[in-house]
Amino acid sequence: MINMIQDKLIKWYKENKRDLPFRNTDDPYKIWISEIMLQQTTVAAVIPYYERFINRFPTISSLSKADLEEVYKLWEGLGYYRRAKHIHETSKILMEKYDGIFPNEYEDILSLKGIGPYTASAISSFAFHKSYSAIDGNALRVLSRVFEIKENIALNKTVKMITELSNKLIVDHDSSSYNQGLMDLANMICKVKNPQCTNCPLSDDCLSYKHHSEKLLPISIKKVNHKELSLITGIITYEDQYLLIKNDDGLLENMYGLVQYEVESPYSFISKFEEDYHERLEAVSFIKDYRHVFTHRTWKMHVYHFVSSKPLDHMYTKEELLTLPIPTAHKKIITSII
DNA sequence: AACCCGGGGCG
DNA sequence: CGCCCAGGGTT
Repeated sequence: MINMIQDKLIKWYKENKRDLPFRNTDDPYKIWISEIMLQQTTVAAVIPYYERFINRFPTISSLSKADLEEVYKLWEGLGYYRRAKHIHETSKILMEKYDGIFPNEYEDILSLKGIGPYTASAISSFAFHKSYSAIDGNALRVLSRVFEIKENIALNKTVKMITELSNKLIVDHDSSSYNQGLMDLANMICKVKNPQCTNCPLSDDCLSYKHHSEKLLPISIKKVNHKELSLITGIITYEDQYLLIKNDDGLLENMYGLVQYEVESPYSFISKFEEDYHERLEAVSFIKDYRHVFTHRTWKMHVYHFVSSKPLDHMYTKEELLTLPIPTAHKKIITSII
């Protein structure tokens, strides 16, 4: 049966695939790192990070011996920093439990920290050529259009349903080309807006194209309550040193940042700071307002300069400070001011 | 099932 | 400004 959609997709992929650095390898380690970086992150954003990371840590063993702080620094600006923590922990487990050899069983791969159904399937198919459908946002879009699936793809049960459907298509086919074909088709042809259906190898089989519903699909309804916080953010100095605090938990865990409080004025900031650090600061000047948007939150940062009359713990010179992992929200303030 | 976790690019 | 991106973990 030559005209099944799997065959058309795979044929199209082999003729049109993107040349990406993490496609030039069968090394499950490199594929793993790339797949973690690619979680909710665009290919263009990942490429320079991937190159730097693999250059610095070419093997599981080298990564397992690294300081966590260095892994975070390589991740700086990429977001979702828990991913950096997970790969570092997982590299140690791979050394201890798997003798430094990446496991090839799906269930073993899935059990690793930071690896869910998508990533386990991607590694299983790309590195070990096993028949697991890697269902990401791309695959959901293409498949929901081809089969005109009108369910909400933000629901787990819909993803499961589409995974089972796709697993029936993938058996006895080149799973790596099938999975990556869905991604490249989604990226180049079956786009979120303005899908290029007239150039699509699957248009003859696509139910939503047939019914002119391709721009309505997929249905993705997620509730997001976005909070806006008004903050006083402090550049706190003593002579040539700057205060930077490591986050213990929650948002931006283990990243270093400026002290900031959800208060109305720099005077309230000074009171709060005195409660927390038992030091009295002096306000010097208002610097500038900054705005940073996260997925679930916006920080409106009113940046002030404060000085301490004595050196404090966790103070760094400009040179030291730039070696620490700092999230973009504060890094853009620091690099424009300091 | 709902919520949390970053940052950038695009229309 | 809203949406999405080679999602996963926790509650």
